[in-house]
Amino acid sequence: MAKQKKEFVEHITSQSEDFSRWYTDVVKNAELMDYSDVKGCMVIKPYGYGIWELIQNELDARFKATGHKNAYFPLLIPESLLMKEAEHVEGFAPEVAWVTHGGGEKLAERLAIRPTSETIICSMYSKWIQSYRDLPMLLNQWCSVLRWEKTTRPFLRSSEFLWQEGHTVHETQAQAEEETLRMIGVYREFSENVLAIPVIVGQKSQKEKFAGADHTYTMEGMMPDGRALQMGTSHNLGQNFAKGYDIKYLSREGKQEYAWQTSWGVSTRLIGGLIMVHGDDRGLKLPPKVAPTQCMVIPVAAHKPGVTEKAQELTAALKAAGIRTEIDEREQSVGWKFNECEMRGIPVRIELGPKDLEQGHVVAVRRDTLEKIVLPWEGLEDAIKQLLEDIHANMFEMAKKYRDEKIYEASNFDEFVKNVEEGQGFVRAPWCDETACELEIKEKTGITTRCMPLFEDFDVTGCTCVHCGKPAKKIMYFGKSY
RNA sequence: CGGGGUGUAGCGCAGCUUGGUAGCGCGCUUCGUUCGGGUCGAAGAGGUCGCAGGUUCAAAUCCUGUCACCCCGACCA
Repeated sequence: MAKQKKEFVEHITSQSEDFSRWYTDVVKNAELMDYSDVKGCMVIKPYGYGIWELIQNELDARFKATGHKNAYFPLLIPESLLMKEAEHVEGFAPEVAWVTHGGGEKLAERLAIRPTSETIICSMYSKWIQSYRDLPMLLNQWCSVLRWEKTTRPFLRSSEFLWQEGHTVHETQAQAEEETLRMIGVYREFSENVLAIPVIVGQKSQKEKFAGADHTYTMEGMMPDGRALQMGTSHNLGQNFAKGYDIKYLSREGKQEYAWQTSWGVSTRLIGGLIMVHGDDRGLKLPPKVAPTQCMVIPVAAHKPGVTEKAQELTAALKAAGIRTEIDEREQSVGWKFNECEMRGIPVRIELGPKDLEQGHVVAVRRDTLEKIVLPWEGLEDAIKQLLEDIHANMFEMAKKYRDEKIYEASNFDEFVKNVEEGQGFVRAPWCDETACELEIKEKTGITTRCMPLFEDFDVTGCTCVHCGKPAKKIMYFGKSY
């Protein structure tokens, strides 16, 4: 033991050495997923799925609280149905998978496996919606979708992925816009208060918006390698789909009107985001609210009289207090268990050994700082609850501090390129809001527009576009993206 | 889809140049031991060498094809 301590690094690549490999090592070693026999498709293992279930619970409660109900629509979409909204078709056609045979017989019309469900949901909405009394229609579905991706990465981009998609219908443009903003707001609140990830909320450029939408709002996170991750989007669909799918209602004035729609979604990509934002060279670091196990009790020298009994007793008490607690009674050495806890990102570990037994306390170790804290048995439940809150707050602050350091300003193109190349992060700059300019920037540098901030007040009067020099119309966050 | 790389036991790898009985470390099983940061020892189990062809008396090794994964680009949540 006095001799060289086996370093954990021997199991996973360090972040500084190779961030991509670190990511892959963590998702596998923390047992979040495994690769499957199908290209681009992953198996989400129980621990990873546990995180997703907690994400679902938190989000679903928020959707219900804002008046939405869950429903389920079919996986398969007839080709003719998919093709009704031109821009949407163009956007998704390259990555749609098709079912061409059923029971050995060729189908008269091939069926698309949904890449997103606007089309099938809209076809139903056109039947269900007759009058303004049917509005607003506020539905959500939890499901998986399939997109034939060229390159895939666990959680960040897989061919099939789990998500939720909200689809709403409204009487007026203003109501649809209010809903679109409300839901991106829900996502932002969720990201900060549950995932402990700060995000920049803003509007996508015309080029980057959802295919078929009037406009798209997004929340963008900053990853430790300086690349931006689009973590959730909310689309104002205007009347585009209503016109394509004939969703009309009789208005209060007795006239047939096309309805106004929104759609919004987040996916298992969120798990990829939280792995990257919070993780370190010891592995995963889970925000307490989505940690399947929040507290792991590890008996030390479990064979000594009384240790196991007391550890079990404390575990039961913590569970009863609503803290997701497990006890690790396996035969591995404690050092092994400590390292495993850290790899799996469990927020708090409690050590209880003979010394603690004598003194009536435990040693709690928080994953975010690795700080060891002595806590008396008396009032342990409340102390752990407080600790979990502190951990969340600290994780958010750390992430925010990092994110803020990764935001650069640029007023000319040289500065722009230099900042995004050297700084590896967001560059905030005045922009002309023209697609041609955006395409040129991308061609020259690989940098794309991320979003035009919603809750930040900038005055661009008198400013010129950072690239083309025309009068600036917006402030845009640029960056390299996942 | 272009460029590069890797497929050998659950995981990480050696062996391939120069064809000839399938190896190592970790993990796993059993027994003992130890237990406050990946204990120690003994005895075991486990592999059609990614897959399909070809060359050869003989292929993990040579040839052709194919699939998967990883990295870098182009496209997307």
